[in-house]
Amino acid sequence: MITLAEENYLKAILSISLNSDGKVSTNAIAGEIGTSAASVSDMLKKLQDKKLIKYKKYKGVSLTKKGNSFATSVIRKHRLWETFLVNNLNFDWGEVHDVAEQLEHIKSEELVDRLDAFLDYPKFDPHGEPIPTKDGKIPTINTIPLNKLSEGTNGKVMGVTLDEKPFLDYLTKLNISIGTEIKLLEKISFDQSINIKIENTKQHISNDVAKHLLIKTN
Amino acid sequence: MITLAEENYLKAILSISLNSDGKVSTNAIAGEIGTSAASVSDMLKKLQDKKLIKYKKYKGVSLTKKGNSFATSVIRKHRLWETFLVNNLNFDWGEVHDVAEQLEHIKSEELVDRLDAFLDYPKFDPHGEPIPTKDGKIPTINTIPLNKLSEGTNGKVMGVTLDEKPFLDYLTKLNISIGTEIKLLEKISFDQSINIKIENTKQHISNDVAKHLLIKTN
DNA sequence: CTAAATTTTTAGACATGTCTAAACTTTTTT
DNA sequence: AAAAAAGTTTAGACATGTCTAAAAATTTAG
Repeated sequence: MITLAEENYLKAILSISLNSDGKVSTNAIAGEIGTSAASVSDMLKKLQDKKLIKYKKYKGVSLTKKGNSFATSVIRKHRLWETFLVNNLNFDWGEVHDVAEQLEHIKSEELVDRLDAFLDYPKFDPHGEPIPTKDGKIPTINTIPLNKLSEGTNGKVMGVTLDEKPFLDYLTKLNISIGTEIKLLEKISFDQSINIKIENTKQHISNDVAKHLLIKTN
Repeated sequence: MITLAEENYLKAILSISLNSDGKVSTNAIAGEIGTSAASVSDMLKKLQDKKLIKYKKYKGVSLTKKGNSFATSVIRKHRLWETFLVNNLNFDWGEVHDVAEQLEHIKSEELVDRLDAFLDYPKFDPHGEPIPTKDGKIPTINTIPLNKLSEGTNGKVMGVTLDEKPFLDYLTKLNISIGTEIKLLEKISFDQSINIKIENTKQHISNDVAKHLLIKTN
């Protein structure tokens, strides 16, 4: 039986390894989960005993096939619930994260499958993040972070890679949501901030915002 | 902050006190939760420290206003989720209990309120049990357990008071569900079993089954 | 109205998951 | 390549919630 805490560790390890390849460090996990490095060290031993990760002291960890499968399943559940909350319960996309963090741990395969069917097998959640399928496949879409685009390029916002209320509320204020058409006008080399055009209005955003916007170029 | 275990104790205490008035005993709680009397004793101290119950050693417990409010809220969530599972995810009425036991602990008032609205403010769950409203009121309906009816009486099944799969599956096999018209034909004094008529078919059921069927007489 | 049976509580132990402080490795700097 | 810095692990402690066994209180019966 896998516990709630273990699921959170596996999810954190998967999240980190998706955004940076190679082994995942103890400190990175501590940062992601919001706990101490000591606690992470303790837990890593337990996860290894359960054959959910591969772990060499001081050398970082990686998920086993089994661990990856659990972690993917948790992410699947999280994103399906977020979709339900936004599509059916009229939550705003910035309000769903904390509730989905709880719902993702409900144990019932039947429930997840039926929720998936009820939602009509969505491929992406309200933030444009891909929803892993029942067999663990993660849909892909050809996108590039806004800060990597070159000047003059047009594109459409397909997703965001940060699920935090202040960020999402700010996007809403900027009139940016999934599907928004954006043109990159100018990159400021001094601070990597950029000027963009949205619905014929010129706006300025920082690199910190731009790097979390996934764009599909036209 | 109230923990999952505490919520389960409060719910158990409320359940017991609804089916029998006066103080609730340690053993009764242990039986309801499936734990030892020692564990219950430990927990009762904690619940009293938090002002959720009134407790005198060896004298049983009762819920405070605060404790009653939490317990009622848990039951509200449980029954709303059961309604969602049956109405929207096409679960059978015997399959929802375990999942609802998990969902009832999700912490988000907003979620419950929106789920309530999504379901169109149901007053009774799929088992006919009343769903407490947001302000803690419990809808009532004038019913009587089938085993208390007198011979020759006609009525309609309005609810069941046991949420366990074997029982609910058996009812389904007997063609009994919410809304079923039943006539009590004969009570057997030897074992309090009864003969009933459902859709012009005579059937025999035990007192154990009859006492969990709530009937509204015509 | 004692004695026996039942119920409840206490004592002590254990598992999980967390923490701080200290010790130990590894990496970086000079 | 030694010293300093950064990262990681261990040791020991604590909170929560559980257990069994034993002690204490209450209820029931003779």
